[in-house]
Amino acid sequence: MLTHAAEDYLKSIYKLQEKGTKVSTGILAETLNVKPASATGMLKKLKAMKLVCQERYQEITLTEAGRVVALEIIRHHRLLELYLFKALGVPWENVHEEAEKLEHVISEDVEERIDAVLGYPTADPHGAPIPDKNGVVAQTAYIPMTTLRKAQTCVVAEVSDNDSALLQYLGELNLYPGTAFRVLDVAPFEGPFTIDIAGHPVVIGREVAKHIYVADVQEAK
Amino acid sequence: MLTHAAEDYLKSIYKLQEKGTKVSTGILAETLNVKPASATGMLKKLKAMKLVCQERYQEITLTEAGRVVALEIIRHHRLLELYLFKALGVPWENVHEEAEKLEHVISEDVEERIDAVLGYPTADPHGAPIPDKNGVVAQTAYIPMTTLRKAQTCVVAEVSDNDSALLQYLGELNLYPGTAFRVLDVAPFEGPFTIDIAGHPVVIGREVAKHIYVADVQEAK
DNA sequence: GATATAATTTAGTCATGCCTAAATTAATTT
DNA sequence: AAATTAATTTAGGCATGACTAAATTATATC
Repeated sequence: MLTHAAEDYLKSIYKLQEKGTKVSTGILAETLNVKPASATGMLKKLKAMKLVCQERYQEITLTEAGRVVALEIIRHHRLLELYLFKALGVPWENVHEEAEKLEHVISEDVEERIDAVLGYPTADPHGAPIPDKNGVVAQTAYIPMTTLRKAQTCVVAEVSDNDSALLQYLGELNLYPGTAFRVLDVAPFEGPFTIDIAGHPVVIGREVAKHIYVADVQEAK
Repeated sequence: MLTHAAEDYLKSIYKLQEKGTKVSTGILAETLNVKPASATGMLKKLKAMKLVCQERYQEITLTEAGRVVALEIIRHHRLLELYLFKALGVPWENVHEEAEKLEHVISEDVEERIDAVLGYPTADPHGAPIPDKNGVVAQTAYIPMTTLRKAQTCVVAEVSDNDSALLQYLGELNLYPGTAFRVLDVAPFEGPFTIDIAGHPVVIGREVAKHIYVADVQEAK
């Protein structure tokens, strides 16, 4: 079995890769709050285990085996987040941190039971897709909120899950995945968005909008 | 914060102490599946942290602070066992092992939510009392099944939680805490018990009976 | 009381996984 | 092309928490 630390490395590599980032030792170290030298050490071990590929000083990628492990952990994480949110009522800005600890510890049996209780869900509370048991992830094509224009309507699809204060703020605005809104105005010079959520106008700064992804974009008539 | 290993040591010391066992390095090591020398090392650290008292070569006891930590972990463990059993349907012979991993990782917030969902329970699936948030444990006065005589009735109060095969067997017989039964016969020369559970006669060996504790003992009329 | 046995502790090792400091390699400037 | 800067790796260390082997202390037996 892998150590918790190794699992975290694989997960981070996968997530960076998915985001389109070219994965380097430095970026990985930064993501994991670890010094680059430490990352080099762990990468050496992961390479010896054939979970990671990397030519000296070159880009880091996962092997097929490494990808499977990464997706297993991500599946644990997202199922746990949703479970904590729905079954135990943990505020969504806290579920990430909780799941981070539980994901390494949960058995396959408990995971399957959680999956069943939740009705085999496909997305976590932040809208991120939950990989299935075989490591297949549904491909999503969500649009950054920052690309929206005046008078468009849409539905929140996904939000970044790593900033707890931001999530709390979005929760207060009811900007959960599934919430529909309409763009009332976009201020010029990269200015803020004014949107209508359930009849209430709200101003959303650019920095916040960057962390929101939407779907079902339509021109309001 | 304490390490998982330290928490396990404190928990084991408490449980051995509770069972009336004089806690020695050797017994503790055996309980934790560790060599005595390793236990000595950890005890040294726990003593430095003022969580454990021990004169060189003498009996091991917990300080008040150590007792608080031990009870906190035991509370986590027992609440988790019950939650896994009731909310997720994990077979009772598996909940111990699962809880063993989760108990070190669960937050106070999640624990409180679990407690609330379960309706502030007082015993785990094996009948062991759940300490309250302040570390107060309800005192129980259960009787070993081995002391029962012919024609007595009683209710299962508690069973040992550390032998998964035994638990599975007891589960098949429906000998969960709360189940009532009547002693039909006790074979001589330390022989087995024949009991009536819900109208069905069942023979229970001495070795099994040792792991069962009962309450509400009455002479059947 | 001396001796054998059992329990405990000390000393030294090992694997993880982090760290810092120094060396090396790659990428950018001039 | 040479030099500067940035990224990466190597080398050596530290804390945990386990181990074995040897030394010490306690207990039981003769």
